Amino acid sequence: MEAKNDFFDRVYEIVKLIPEGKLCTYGLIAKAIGLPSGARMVGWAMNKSLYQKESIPAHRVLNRNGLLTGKQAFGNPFMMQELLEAEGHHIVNDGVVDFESKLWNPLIELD
DNA sequence: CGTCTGACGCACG
DNA sequence: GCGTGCGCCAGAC
Repeated sequence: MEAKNDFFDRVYEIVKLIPEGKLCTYGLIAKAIGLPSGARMVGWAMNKSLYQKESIPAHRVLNRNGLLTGKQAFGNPFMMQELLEAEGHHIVNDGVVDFESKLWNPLIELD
């Protein structure tokens, strides 16, 4: 991780580290890679991650509001919700219930 | 090289 | 509490 990996590679590594049943936010990941203001880039990388060979749990990444902002990117707007529910999360109005409690901080793992 | 856009985030009204 | 605007960084045109 010390190498100057591309912004996307950084994001992918963090997202892949997200434990099942846990969630994370764009801003949090952005901060973890050293770009606290690059939340938009994280989301962008997520969209691109769907085209990567590796399976990136992009559905575990939500905005700071805990909303499924990128559900549409999965091809089917319900896909992201189903994936999250399959991991024991409850979705209401495109938002994760008790999302903050399920939030996972990448900074802890990188510490 | 200038401009627009984007799975965001925050400040303001 | 909600809508709007701006900043943020990187890529596409």
